[in-house]
Amino acid sequence: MELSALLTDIYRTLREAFGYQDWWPAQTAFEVMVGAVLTQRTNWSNVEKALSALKAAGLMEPGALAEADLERLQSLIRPAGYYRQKSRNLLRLVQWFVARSGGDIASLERVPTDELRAELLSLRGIGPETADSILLYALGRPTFVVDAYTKRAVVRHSLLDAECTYEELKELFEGHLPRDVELYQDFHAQLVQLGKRYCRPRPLCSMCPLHPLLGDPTGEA
DNA sequence: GACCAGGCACATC
DNA sequence: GATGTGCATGGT
Repeated sequence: MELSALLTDIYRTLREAFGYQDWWPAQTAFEVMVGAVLTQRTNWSNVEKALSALKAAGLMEPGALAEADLERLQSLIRPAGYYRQKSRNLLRLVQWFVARSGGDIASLERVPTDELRAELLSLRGIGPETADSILLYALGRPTFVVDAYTKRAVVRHSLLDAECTYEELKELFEGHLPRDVELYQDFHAQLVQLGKRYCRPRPLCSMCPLHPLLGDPTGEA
């Protein structure tokens, strides 16, 4: 089967199984940016505690957060873990954002996605997944977010080999799907659901919604 | 009490 | 360049 048709089938199957995910609920795009740093290697429920604390402190606003005291920030985001690193990284990101846009996302509209991505990646603590999450979910750019779940599912079904890079994984999706922000957002969310429920280190292939489409990659069924 | 969660940077070889 | 390690909390 053609790769683009296969990926489209995979998405449709997952979406029918899990439903639309509405994955990154946030009141503002800025809140998505903040959450993107806080969620690194961290359960979302812990991130929500930190986000709530920042809101309660009046810091969920670019200008205010950019000037926040480091130690105060640390104590507020502590529930999200890695709080010493994340507080510094968050400040750097927000300071970049304020310097670049004056705190106004709309002012970045005409800046090419590749340019923004390169600038994000140059910031310490912002790697490819965090940069792409910000671009896709906060700035609404059509860039596919790759995470550990995505790689596991792709490699397990032999769409790419285990040594594939982040960029190769990203290109697999971007190169074979319509350049559609909503699709990229929900596809990524569906892959996370898949990874959490079935495509686990110890897989549950026979129960997986993709089983009828792709068969059992472990050969156990 | 281990294991994991919506990564990344850096040291060392 | 590849491999290993520190970062840290809270839920299961």
